Amino acid sequence: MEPCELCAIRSKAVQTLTRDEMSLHQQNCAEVVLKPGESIIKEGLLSSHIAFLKSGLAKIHKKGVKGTDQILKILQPGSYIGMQTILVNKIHQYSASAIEESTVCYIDIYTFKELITRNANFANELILYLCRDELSYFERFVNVHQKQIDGRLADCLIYFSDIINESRTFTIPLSRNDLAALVCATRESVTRAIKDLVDIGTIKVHGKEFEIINYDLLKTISEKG
Amino acid sequence: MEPCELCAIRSKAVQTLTRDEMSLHQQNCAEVVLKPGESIIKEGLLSSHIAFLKSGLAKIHKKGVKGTDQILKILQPGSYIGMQTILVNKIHQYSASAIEESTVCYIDIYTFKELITRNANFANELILYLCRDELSYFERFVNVHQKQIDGRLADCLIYFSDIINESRTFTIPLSRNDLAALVCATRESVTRAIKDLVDIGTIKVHGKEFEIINYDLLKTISEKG
DNA sequence: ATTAATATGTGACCCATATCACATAGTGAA
DNA sequence: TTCACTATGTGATATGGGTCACATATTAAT
Repeated sequence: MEPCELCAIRSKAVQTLTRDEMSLHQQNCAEVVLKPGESIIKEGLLSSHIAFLKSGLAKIHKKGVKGTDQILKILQPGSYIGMQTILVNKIHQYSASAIEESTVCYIDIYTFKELITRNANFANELILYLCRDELSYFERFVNVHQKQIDGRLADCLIYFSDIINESRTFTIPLSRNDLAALVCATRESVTRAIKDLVDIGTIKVHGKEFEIINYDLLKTISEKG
Repeated sequence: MEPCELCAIRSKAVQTLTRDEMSLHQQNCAEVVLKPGESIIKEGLLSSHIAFLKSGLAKIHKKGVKGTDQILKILQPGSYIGMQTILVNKIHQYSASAIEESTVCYIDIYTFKELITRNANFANELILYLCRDELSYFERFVNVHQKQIDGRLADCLIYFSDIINESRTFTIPLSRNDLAALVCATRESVTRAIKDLVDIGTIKVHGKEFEIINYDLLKTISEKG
């Protein structure tokens, strides 16, 4: 495994570590390559490691009362996975799975806690990370109920275009069912919403391949709900 | 103002401070008493203080695309307010207001940051706080779309009964409009949902006074959605 | 290649909830 | 007290999106 200090996408927190601390981190860190669909962490299971997405793409999902999964977030490289739950009670409160071939590092929780109390800068960066992460849910939470499907789908497309791919042409590596779980709707409704956007000339779609051809209109749909 | 070290509901983080740090904290801390409806922090405004709810009850709210507020959470004493946003970029991403007469302490952000880097235990407790806080939104987020109004209202009543008041009889210090913003519905629908619960004998209601008379049934409604 | 299993599209229908409209009650100010 | 304003309840109606049913693709397995 590549040394943590040479890892290109090591977290800002890890960047604060001293040589000794870095080597402690390294010794308690294991790298795994996962195929699309494979589980990174599982809700309800006891765990002793925090995961870190080094490359690829993953989804955070959680079962709701209806028994179906809701996708809370799509994770990019550089994201910690399961930190919130494991620091609090060792049992994961949500699941995460790779949606592309991904590399994941698992860091031992005791090491992680040790680093927090040993290096205040490490702790400080984690605090900033957690703050940003939490905020990312707020906007979404508020608008899930205030936007209708077309608007939520537009948000999702803009997210994949602007944030994840930085391109107007991109692949969404999710089934229509997963896409529905992400925009809080049913598969059928998502299909129809996609058709709507295609019909009015905002996007082109071939399977999981998307192209935004009228970004401004898409943005308007996102904002008007 | 009462010294922070004597404050009965001082946070776990503050409990880790040394005498010196505590006095620094104290010197940069101001206590304010707010009436119901008064603002604690305001979305979009620059700020240099983190708030801490010492007594009373508050709501976190945020404007959605429709222009109306959504209530993200009801806060109890012991909650930090605005920490996420202010640590990240000084501009609050959400608002908070008292919904009862409340006491709020404002802590200077520079002091706060100083304490984070000076005392790893302080930072550690904040990390745990942030983790718990973030997790509290997950369950809610997932189920907002999977439950219908009666279920969401039941959740809300259970929350006020079990968590906030620890009593089957309690007051919800919110207008019907606010209650709607909390359960993600319209005022009219909430009125009808309350009527439903009354009609089937789960609760009794007089204005803002609620009494749960069939807790198990309410729980069932909450779980079945 | 053939079969089975799963993913996706699409129409018909229905229902939960929003919207609208208005009545009534409550609250605060002059 | 009176007036204005806001909060609340309630009926009628509209509709977004869920549910169901089924056809068609697509993928995986033997």
